[in-house]
Amino acid sequence: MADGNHLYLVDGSSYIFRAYHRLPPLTNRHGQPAGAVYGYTAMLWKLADSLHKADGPTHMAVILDASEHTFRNEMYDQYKAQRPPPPEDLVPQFPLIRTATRAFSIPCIEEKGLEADDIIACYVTAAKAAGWKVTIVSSDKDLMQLIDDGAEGGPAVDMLDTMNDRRMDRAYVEAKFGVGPELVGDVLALMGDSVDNVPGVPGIGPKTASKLIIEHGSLEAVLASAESIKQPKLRQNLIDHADNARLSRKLVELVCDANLPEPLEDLALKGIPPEPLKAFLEDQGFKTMLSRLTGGAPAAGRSSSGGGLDLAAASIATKPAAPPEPKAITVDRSKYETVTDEVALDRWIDDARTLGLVAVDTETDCIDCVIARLAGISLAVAPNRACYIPVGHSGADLLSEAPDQLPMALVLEKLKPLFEDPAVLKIGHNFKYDWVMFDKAGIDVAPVDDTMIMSFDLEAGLHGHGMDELAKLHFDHECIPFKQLCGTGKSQITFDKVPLEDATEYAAEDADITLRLWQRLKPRIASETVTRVYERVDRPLVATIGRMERRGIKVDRDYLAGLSKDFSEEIARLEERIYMAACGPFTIGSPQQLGEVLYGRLGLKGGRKGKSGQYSTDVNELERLAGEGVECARLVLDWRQLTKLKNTYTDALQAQINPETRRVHTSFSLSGAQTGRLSSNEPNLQNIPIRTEVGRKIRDAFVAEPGNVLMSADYSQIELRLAAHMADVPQLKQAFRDGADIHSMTAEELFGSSDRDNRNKAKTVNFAILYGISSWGLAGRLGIGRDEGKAIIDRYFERFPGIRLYIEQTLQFARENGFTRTLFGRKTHFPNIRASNPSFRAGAERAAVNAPIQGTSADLIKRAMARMDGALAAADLDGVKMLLQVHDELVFEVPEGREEEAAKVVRDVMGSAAEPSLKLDVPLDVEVGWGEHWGAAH
DNA sequence: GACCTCACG
DNA sequence: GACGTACGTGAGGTCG
Repeated sequence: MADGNHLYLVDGSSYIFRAYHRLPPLTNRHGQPAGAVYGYTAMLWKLADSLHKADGPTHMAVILDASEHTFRNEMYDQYKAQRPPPPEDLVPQFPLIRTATRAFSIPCIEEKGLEADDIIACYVTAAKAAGWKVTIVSSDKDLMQLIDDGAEGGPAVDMLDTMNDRRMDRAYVEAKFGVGPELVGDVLALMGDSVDNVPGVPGIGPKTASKLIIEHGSLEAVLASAESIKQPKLRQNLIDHADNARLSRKLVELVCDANLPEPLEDLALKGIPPEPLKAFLEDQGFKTMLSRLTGGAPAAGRSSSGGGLDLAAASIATKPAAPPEPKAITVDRSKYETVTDEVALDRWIDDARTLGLVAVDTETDCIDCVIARLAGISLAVAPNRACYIPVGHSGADLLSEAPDQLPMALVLEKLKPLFEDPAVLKIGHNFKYDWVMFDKAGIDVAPVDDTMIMSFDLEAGLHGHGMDELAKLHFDHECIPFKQLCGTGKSQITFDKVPLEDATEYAAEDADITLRLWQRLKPRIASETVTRVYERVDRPLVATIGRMERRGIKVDRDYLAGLSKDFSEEIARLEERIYMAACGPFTIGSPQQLGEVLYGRLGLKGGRKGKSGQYSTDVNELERLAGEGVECARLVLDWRQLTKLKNTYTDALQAQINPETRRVHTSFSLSGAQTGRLSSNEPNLQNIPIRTEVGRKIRDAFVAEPGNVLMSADYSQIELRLAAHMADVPQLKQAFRDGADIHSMTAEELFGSSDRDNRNKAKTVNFAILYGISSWGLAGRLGIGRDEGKAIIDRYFERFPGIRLYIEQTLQFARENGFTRTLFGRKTHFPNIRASNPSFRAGAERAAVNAPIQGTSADLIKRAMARMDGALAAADLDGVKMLLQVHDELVFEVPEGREEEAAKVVRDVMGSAAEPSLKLDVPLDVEVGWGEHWGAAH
């Protein structure tokens, strides 16, 4: 029902100027100019205040000017031409307007080529059509054209100036201009506007303009009867400048039929979550509003109970973030189109260009994008308006002919300008895959949005981010399962063999759903304050990681084969000895059988484990037995290590070598790890052995191309450094600044000595802190009693009180909000933080303590990665290739002779990754090494 | 597919 | 005092 809906449209751009001129040059906590931001924030606060009052907003948006250049400049090149540049201390405040708006969880809308006034006009038109009341928060006279008293049965449109609480309606307009809103444009055209450089007619000001329009009824009527005007000067001016008057009329005309950047319904106000607002007010140091928000003393003139301000109450109502409520949609697959001729293709491309955005999905014959061949491309421009362009389909079998389709080269040639057009946003789901497919075709797709990453940045920890799962979650819609088209197992066919009708339904649906997900998620990126992490950290990695995956890394197959052979011989020898020691053969790899052998047949004593009632045979147990002199346990440990290395690394890695590139191409997942880390799969190159001597040999198999070396650069102790900064521990921060051995220093603080034993103990304690400590856990690790473990932790907290405070505050925040944030704003959700099961809850608490630290570390290296290719190119080091990321390490292939230069750039980029967003209290040390293989680069 | 084990940061 | 025995991953094995 439209009944009762009331949309508030805030003219943000004009507000900021007024606030700037009205308020003294205040500065915020960081010493930056913030007077205008303060005034703007106060205005939003006032509006938020009216949220629950009669006639208050049910929907709201802030509208901003996106760009200087608009269609009005096309019409008249002098438009706004002599407007002076904004004052120097206002410029840095512009971006903060968006930050402030997001802090209130109010959508912020801007659109290239349109002025804020036009966007407002479009929303007013749409809202009126929907039967909604509208209030424009502005005092711009141009916007007065939109005022409507609803006399003709439609909803009313009025304006509000929060600076003097003035409501402007039709009567106000008539008093001001002498005419109704419908003729305001005509008056303005005659008057002109010196600020916007709208010419108007010389010698005509507001009074004369208004008088002329009242007399003649319209601008055209005034111009038509110009000859008969008595005053000679006025008559001559009207005749001489009639064209200027007509041009001015067009300039003041508001566009009201453009597409809405965000649908009306998405502007619904669902209350204002206090958490982001609090963070913003704190950051800016706006203390009065902060104290009002947190329930402190109300500002003068306000009663804490009487006001409509519900922000404090909202903080009580805050519940841990939950998955979104599904919104019903209708997917009509019969509307999808199969594009097999040029005319149709051109039409789709035109539509995408006009709209300025398009959802894109590729279908291929293989899950590995490095070798996959394109089968087809789907596009979507609006819900249910999607198409599939087959380009690589063949017949279902050798006997059948390939279906009719456009040549791949032609389609790619036509799509290239669209996909590279900076004015058209390309939206994908897991776009890295598609980005690589197009990169292979010589198309550098940009700009992009990725709905998988958007979902991850909004709701990590709440659910997965695959398209099928999100379709179900957001729209209660079941996508066609891939299996249904291609089958499974042996009878599975590749996508290029799927008949076009079926392929179209499946592929176009993917693009369609992607577009709808984008419409739903995009506004939340800003309103839930994950813009920085999305735009500056995660989204840039689509292309960066796409390039890394395409490059792959070279491995020495012969060397691996040699290792495999050595390992199998040793494994065979071990097996014989194990059978001897165990009095007969059994399946060593079966923990169940091994348990029976050790604790049954050999009669050793040990503990049961878990629900399955099975003996535990993990390293800890076997080490214990081996320490007690059980030879069989020692042998099994060796056997396990070698079979692991052989199966997981030496054998598997050889099989992973891409026959075309002769290199190994891992796939990095951008949404795999809840904390924001990357993960690597097929093969996982983030867990190549290094800790043991035998395992380390596998690193030597990773080599550089002839004429190159492998370079490794890793952050030293990054998580401890971040913990020192985030928990604000002076001794730890100083130790890092001094380049001291942090574990020895901790040992000195805790035990008064840093001999080897104490240093090791301190090291364990340091890690325990990062992982969310428990006295039991620490005691278990150190092999000491619970009480002793507790004593050490107490001592740690006593020496480093900031750590205890950090843990308490992090947990409190997580309990209140259901998530934690990194220094860059990345959210990780912990639905179990309030679980009634103490074990679940404790697990969530440990993870919540760790997530901001691990996640900030992940943010940092991602920021470094996003900047790396550009920094290398700028230093004329295009030959240096970033190949791998292993959480705190980056691996490069570097032309021989360029090592020192490359090391410098890499060290600089990694070391300054926090800047300019953050200033860390600890240095980020980067250790760089190189050699002919990975093993030698450390 | 669940479970165990183990490779990495 | 119970809870469980550190955070985050991916992969290969056995077993049902």
